[in-house]
Amino acid sequence: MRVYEKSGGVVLEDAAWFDPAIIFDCGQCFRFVPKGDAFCGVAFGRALSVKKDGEDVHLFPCTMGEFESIWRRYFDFDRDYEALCASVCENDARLKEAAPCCKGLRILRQEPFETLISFIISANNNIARIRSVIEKLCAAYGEKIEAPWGDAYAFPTAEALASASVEELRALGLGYRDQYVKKTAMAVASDPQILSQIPTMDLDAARKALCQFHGVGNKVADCILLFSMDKTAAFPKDVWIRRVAQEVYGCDCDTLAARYGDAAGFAQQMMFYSARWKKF
DNA sequence: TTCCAGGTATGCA
DNA sequence: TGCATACCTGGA
Repeated sequence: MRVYEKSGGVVLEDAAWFDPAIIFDCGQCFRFVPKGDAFCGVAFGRALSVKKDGEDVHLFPCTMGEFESIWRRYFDFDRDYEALCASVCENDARLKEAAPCCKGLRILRQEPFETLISFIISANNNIARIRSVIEKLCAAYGEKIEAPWGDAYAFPTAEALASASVEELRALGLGYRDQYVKKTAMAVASDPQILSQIPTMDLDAARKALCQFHGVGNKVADCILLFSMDKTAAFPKDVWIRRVAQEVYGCDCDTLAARYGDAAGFAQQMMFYSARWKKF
């Protein structure tokens, strides 16, 4: 993949295994939405437009320095997803059948605090509402950023959310999750190193550590581990995956996850995306 | 009007 | 330890 600057942005030439329509619509990220022929959103305090043009990808606005310091890791460009896909499809006829519709899927490496709060909000909620509530939260407590498409907002800091009252959070539509967000933000604000220690732990210990936060159970913990802490063996067991395990594979989620080892998270995302769009 | 949505916390046996 | 139940809210 050749990477070069062009007209205030960065072009990724021959980025065959990169499809923003799949990456941003497989449930791992709530802040990028389609605008025209691109996907626009905010991560790491930067507004970014992502456009697929044939086999090329355009990131805008973006310098080579920003690409190397932020977006290379965010989009996990150093992993060979074609090989990863081939490995999880080996000896799995159903996943192999679903693979063509998942071409271009990648696991993002998002900010841990944003992922923690976002997936607390996701509990017993639907994706449209999760997106809406997170945008309101960012507009109310996040830093304003100028984006090519207008005003945008960074995800709030732990301090900013900790200073919000439960009533203010409830007014944004968080429902009963208001107190979970408040308590978790206070915990992170009072110990800034608390999240950075978790990726160094093994999977079970990391999951246990995350479950100490109010509003975080096993499923939310696995989402945080997979989407922000590089724990590729994490296998979030949501309602979609339970259905797939039962109806497609005739087994329970733990048995299914064990088939894929360190690639379990990628297999889970393939199943989630395929199941949601009835291609499985 | 009722049900459902990428679950979690709590109480009880 | 395992199970049942309550929980905000908006769209279908």
